[in-house]
Amino acid sequence: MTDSRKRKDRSTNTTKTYNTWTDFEEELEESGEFNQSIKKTNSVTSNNNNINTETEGKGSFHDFSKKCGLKKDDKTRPLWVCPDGHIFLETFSPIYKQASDFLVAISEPVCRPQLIHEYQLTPYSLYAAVSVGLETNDIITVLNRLSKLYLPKEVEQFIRQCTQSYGKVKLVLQKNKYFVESAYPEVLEFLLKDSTIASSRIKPTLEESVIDPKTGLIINKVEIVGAQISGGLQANQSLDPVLKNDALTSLLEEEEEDTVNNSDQHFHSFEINSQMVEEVKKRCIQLDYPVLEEYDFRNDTVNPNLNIDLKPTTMIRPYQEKSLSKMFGNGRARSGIIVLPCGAGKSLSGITAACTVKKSILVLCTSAVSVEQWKYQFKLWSNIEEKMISKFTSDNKEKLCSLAGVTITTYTMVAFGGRRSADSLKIMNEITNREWGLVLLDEVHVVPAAMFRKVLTVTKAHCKLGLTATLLREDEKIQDLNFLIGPKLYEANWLDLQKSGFLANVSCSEVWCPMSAEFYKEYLINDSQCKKKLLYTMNPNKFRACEYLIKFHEQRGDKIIVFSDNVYALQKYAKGLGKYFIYGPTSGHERMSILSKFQHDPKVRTIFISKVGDTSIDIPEATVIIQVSSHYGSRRQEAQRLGRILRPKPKSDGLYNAFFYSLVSKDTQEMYYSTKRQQFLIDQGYSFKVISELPGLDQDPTLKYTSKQEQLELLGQVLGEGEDSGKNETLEEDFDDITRGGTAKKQKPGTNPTAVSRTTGGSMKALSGANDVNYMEYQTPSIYNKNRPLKK
DNA sequence: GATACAGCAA
DNA sequence: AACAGTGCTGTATC
Repeated sequence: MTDSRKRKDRSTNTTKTYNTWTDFEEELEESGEFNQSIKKTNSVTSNNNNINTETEGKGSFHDFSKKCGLKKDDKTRPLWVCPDGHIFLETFSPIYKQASDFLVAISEPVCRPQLIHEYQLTPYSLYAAVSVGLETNDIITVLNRLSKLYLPKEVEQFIRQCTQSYGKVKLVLQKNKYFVESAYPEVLEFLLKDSTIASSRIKPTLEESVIDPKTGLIINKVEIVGAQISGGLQANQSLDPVLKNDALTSLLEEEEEDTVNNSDQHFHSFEINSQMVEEVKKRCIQLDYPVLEEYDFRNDTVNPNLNIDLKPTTMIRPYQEKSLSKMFGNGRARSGIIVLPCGAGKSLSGITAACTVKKSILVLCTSAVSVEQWKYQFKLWSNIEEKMISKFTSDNKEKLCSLAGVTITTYTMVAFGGRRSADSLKIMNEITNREWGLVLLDEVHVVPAAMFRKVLTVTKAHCKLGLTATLLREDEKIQDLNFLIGPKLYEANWLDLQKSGFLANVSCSEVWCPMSAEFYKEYLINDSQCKKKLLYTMNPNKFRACEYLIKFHEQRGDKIIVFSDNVYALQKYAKGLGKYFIYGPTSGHERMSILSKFQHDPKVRTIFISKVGDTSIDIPEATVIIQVSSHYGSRRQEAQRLGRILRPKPKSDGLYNAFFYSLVSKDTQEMYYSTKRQQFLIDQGYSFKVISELPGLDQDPTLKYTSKQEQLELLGQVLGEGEDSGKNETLEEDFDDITRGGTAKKQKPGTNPTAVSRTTGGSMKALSGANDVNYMEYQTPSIYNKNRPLKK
């Protein structure tokens, strides 16, 4: 009785976790603290009109600089910390690097353009901060030190609220036993009052353990030993650079007086049943003490070691080192997620982690192709013997290495629910029975959360490392990953990597292609979303813009990839221009042959690729990407595609060495989607140029679809395409062994009667390059409404 | 034994 | 909300 009431009190009062800042604000407001703190700091918050009424409020302008607590030496400090948890960083500050390292550790990057970066404190980001070893007071002190303003009271309170319980409890796997461990015995006692946790507990029997007679907990004296990460990582890098900055240490020293020094810390622990781990973890989250999982791999004598090291020639980049030092900061391996852009060497980071842990490694990928790539990368960067690596896919079921080894497989293979083939079952048993030192989860963001649960419960892993380029999904289920795998350990800033030459310098443009008059009319008239989509992707002006850009870049000697989500458009474009294309039905063999032609044959400068290019295809080097059509504002897809050209190129003239174009049909839904899609890249600091006119486009008569006749034919085909569902017929008929469009193979003119009937009418005289007046005319709702009944 | 393809699931 | 694309299995084919 008393227990449950106490628990309730805790969860509603002191240790409440907030999912959003608003939750926190609301609670403050209820408790009356909010208004008080507002009064005290007189700070500017977005949602509150108290400010106007509470302050003198006579004139329209107030100088808040004194009241909000601007420090005298604000010029030397890089941060603006707002009471709502948003933080703004001046990138031109001399201590920008340290400050941004610190902010990445404690908050979420929101938007990072050139001059001012915006970050936000969230409960989860603070959890991640604590889990990489920062302490509440460190965070507050350093933040205050870097801030131009005295730290708003509510920010300090928020940090304390969020960090006080996070990271205090750890789940440690030692000598094959699970221990719940904490430096705070009272927290363990609190947890043990929960019936589930209490029933999972195994009473200590070992004689060598030191037992506290009062609490019955095991006491460990822990000596801190530096992590030895192969490849030259040093343990002392584990501490955040900011904390080691001389200018800051003096400030820290005072504060650290009463905090326990790590080197002679006592840990208390109790053992739990390994079958109950999931249950205990779940209960701990509910009790607001999420457990931190760490693997003491260096003292693991139960699991056999794996003979693996980085090759001496393998060089790790500074940011890879930094991310790994977060992982191995205290000599143990922490679970979590590392965010690095494509082309920045994610797999090398993973392999380095594997070389540090030196136990059995399980790699999970999204496709069979990337299974192959991981194996290749392991052989490339490390000295592991080939026979120690086993692949496990539907058509490649290799037996696991008897003792320790590297196993590379796919998510679906492990999570597969249906009937398994005999040898698949056998290997699956080996996988489930083995204790994995490290599980590498590739492309962690694309896998559905449900699949993760399955994969993670099936495999017994001491440590999990998620790798991803973009930690975002449109369904906002990303929080699930945080709890299933671990906190985000590191996230790189793309522009910083670009400046240091680790990524190519990309020019991003959005090309606005006006709809041709006929296409736009049909677009407005048509009810079906499907057809609208087809109409704006097949806009002849877009086609011409695409051809124009291809010509332009081919002349420069660039390698060009054109993406189109719409397979109809893909084929039409590729065949019309006589280029190779790859899409779903293209067989693996053909893909290889096309890709290698693209790579080696100087005559093949351009290929067209459908959605398959987003995942699972290893696209060779390219310098130009043109997006013809892309559906739904998927920020992830946009980022992933940009990533295809991010591998650093030799800088020819110090200017751009890669180009990213999005072709957008003007005044259509596409405009909306493309804005959404770009958001992630904009947040990463990229800026998009809008190109509304391509020089010389209209003067080039060699481009396709220049004449009205051609455009009308195309329109007819497009309209016909949507209507007869016999899409497949046209596909098969044109589909030769080599997926190559014949040169300008035109549909016989006039075969489709709709072409004529739809477009007749004297008013339809505007053609490509029609001026804006025409669009305005068609856009007017009155015309739209007038035409609609006629159609019906 | 390799290959190709249909059917299913997520 | 729809769709393209994926991987796994079983069966048929040479």
